[in-house]
Amino acid sequence: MPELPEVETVRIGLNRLLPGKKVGQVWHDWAKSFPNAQQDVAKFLVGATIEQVERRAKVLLINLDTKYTLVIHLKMTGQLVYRGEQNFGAGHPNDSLVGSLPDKSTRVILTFTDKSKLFFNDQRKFGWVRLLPTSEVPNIDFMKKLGPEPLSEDFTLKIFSDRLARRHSSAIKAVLLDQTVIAGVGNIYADESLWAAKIHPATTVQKVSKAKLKSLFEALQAVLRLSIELGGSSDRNYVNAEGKKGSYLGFAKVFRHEGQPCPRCGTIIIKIRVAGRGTHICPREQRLIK
DNA sequence: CACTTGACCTGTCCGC
DNA sequence: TGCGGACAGGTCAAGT
Repeated sequence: MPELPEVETVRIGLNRLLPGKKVGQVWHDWAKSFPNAQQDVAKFLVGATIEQVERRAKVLLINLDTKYTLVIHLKMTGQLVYRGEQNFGAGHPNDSLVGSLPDKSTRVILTFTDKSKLFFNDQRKFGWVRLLPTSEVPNIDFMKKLGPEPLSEDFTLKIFSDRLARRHSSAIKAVLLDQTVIAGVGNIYADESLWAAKIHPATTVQKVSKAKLKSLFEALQAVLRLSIELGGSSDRNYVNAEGKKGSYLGFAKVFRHEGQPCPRCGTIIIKIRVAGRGTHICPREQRLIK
């Protein structure tokens, strides 16, 4: 589900709401939501106070004053929703995708000492929450292998090109989606940035011109930034920390636009399959170079 | 080795 | 309405 902009939107919201909250109770229903639950998670969490919420790639890091960190991956359908006391029903029906909580997809509930709660919902159960000593977080396999953050200041065109080139014979979309090459890009922003740069997603990296790589680099940063500004994309499951939708999908040019005209040339956008994923392109402007 | 395809889950939508 | 199949924003393991 959420890609970098959605996770960043959740992070911003949680970082406004959670610091200073002290954990009173912990509930979780499913071992896979909490892979290290065999150690008594509640024992390590109860009494801990949240310091700040960070993000790396599509992972949220909730730092605690006990030198432990909750590491959370939302995968496809995960949600983290905060509700204040006496507000566990639905919000205004027009601004929320989430009804009363907990619901049937709730996997974890943190109840704070002021009675507010943080709900981790995950329909497809791909997501996970781990509790780790803060100092060990960078050492877990997933974190160690991650590529650079595409919006960090020191992420340059040269770094982008060099890292892509390591996978020269793969389809460029597959490489964009590879978290060890660049962190945080998922299916929506891969399609949007490839359209913006007029590159066919199945083109192998080595066949993409330098000029197009530069366009792609710029487009990728632009779509990610715009989406963060707009609060991310909401299709069905994604909501921010307050349970509300983002509006980026309204600005998407090709994603889920099959059958509609390309905003630049009017050609009908088609949906194909690349790297095992549904892929949206303008067949006139994004030609496959073999 | 590098790269591609299934599996993990549940829910929804579409065609018959 | 009911049922089968394809598909969904991510990541691994297992295949080729």
